[in-house]
Amino acid sequence: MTVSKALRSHTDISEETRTRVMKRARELDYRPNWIARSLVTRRTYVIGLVIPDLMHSFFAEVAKGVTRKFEPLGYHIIISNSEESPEVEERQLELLISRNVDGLIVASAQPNGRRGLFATLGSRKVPYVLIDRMPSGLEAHFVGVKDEEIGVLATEHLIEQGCRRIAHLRGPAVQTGSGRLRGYRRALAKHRLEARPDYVISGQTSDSTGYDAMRHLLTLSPPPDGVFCYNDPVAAGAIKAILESGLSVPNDIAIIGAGNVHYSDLLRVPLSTIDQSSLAIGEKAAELLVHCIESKTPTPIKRILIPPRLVVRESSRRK
Amino acid sequence: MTVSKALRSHTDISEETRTRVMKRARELDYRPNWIARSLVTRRTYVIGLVIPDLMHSFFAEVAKGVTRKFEPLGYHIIISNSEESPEVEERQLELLISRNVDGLIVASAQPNGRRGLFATLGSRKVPYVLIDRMPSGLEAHFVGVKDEEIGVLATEHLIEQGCRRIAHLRGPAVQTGSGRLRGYRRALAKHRLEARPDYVISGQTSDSTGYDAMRHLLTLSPPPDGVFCYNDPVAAGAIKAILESGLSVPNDIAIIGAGNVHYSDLLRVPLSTIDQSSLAIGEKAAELLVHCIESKTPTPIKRILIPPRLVVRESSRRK
DNA sequence: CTGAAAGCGCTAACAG
DNA sequence: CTGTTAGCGCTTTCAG
Repeated sequence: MTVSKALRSHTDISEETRTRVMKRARELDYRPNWIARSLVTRRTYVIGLVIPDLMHSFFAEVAKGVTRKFEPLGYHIIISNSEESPEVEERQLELLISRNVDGLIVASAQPNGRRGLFATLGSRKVPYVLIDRMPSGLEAHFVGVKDEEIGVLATEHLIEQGCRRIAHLRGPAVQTGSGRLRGYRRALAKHRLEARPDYVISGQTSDSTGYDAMRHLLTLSPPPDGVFCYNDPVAAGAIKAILESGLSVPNDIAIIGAGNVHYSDLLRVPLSTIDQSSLAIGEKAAELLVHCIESKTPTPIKRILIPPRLVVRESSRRK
Repeated sequence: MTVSKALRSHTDISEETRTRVMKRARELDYRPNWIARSLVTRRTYVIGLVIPDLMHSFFAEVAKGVTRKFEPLGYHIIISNSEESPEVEERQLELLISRNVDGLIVASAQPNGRRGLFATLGSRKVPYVLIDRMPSGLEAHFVGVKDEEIGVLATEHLIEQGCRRIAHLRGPAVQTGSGRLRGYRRALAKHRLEARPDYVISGQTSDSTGYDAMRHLLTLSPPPDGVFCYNDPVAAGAIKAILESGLSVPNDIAIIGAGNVHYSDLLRVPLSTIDQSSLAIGEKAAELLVHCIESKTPTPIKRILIPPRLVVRESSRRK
């Protein structure tokens, strides 16, 4: 009816009718019912964001970036926690899709090569953008950082600082984990340093696991004199373990993390890290997704790679 | 129709029809349309959560608690950031309500005495639970901690540690801020210590503002020998300022925060704090809200107060 | 520029 | 236990 058009300020409504409708609407404190509207327009203005862990500042920052772009456009964000589990992630995606979200942004916990994610995502035709972790050999929109470059940057920095026995607390079996490991190995190889297998410990994501893994490294002989950690929380845990054992950071063992989370500067020893522009990742992913959703023609696959940036603080500064 | 009932495993459907329907549904890869369902049932299974800042770990933990309770029940959470601004908060609430959320959990940024929130909330009849900040003299469900007790606990602890010139970096002009300030004053009065007005600095919420405020305190003569900070990020910033000035924490100045955020233990100086059971706040609020939503009869106003708990770490341990 | 007709996909209420 | 009727609140299409 006329009212419906007037309220949405359609063009083919006379100015007079429009103001009259508006006035009466205000009087009645009328609110359009979004649900009913969605039913017919097939748009919900809801975006699903699936991340491994909201408590990790890196993802909280990404979420903030996403929100910042989407809210002014009238979208709301539903954040789902996959807890770094592929199964949970698939279930979350299912749920989100059955809610008719307009689009999805996901930092996938699918291990390399696993395809559950795309079986789920591909069959429906919900637009989506992957962030942070780029599943190998998949054609999908992506926004993130070249992980191998992160690994190289961090490891070469430690080498420059004079470290010769460099260990790596690596992350989970996803792209970010394996990419950073590859970079670490490449840097060691390039500088003809030994890559001791027992210097690489798998599966760290949090400060508590970082702490445990570092305690293990300290029992090796010789212990490492530099450690590249998968992310900042892991690095924070590692620092705690080292200090407790009476050694010094960075003089006995230099530490570098990745992510440049907000509180890195306030840690026990201010943490050197590789900045990944978390906010920007969220914002760019949001922009890309908006484009996918709102443009009529399908958007050609786009991969946005943000260059990593070395941030040197006290935890690795030896000279 | 029969199918609809069968899918929702209504009671009055024969076992045989049910399985037949289910089978065919699977064959067709049928998914119910939640939007259409919502339109008729008037339930969206969406909860709005409005908090001042997702990046603050305290609220991230609360959000986790909320999510943990709601997800198994089939609800999704939309998190909105009010950026500690009453106006933004009101707008967010409006939006959430017009989306027909089934309920709301809000850590309100409304200053004491301001009523915009309830003008908004009260007129519609969306059930809601307030958390963390209890607006004075309002009849509403609430889950949080007695702020005055936090102030007393923190301040008395500093006094016990031998501090005599105790400052307070206070928070924003909401219940949490003024309550903690009251507790601080009460503790000082009880121990007959002077409450110097210039020892109280207003409006801190983040590490950067905490840093700035602490730098100012350091210019006073005499500077304080103990500081009770509104929350942990503020305390972290304060510690940074003190160490930079060449003084020691806790020996020159003891510090205590509030919130017991996850990384407090990893800070420059492990931070003493008042634990507020952030996860529990989220969970209890969620439980209460579920009850409001699902019970037929209106739930009598309930206030759940979780006792604060002193956590002593290095930043305040003087003996 | 205005309005009548039809239907989005589902469920509540009731009749067979 | 099954199926019919009606309608949730909105928008799209098309005729006045």
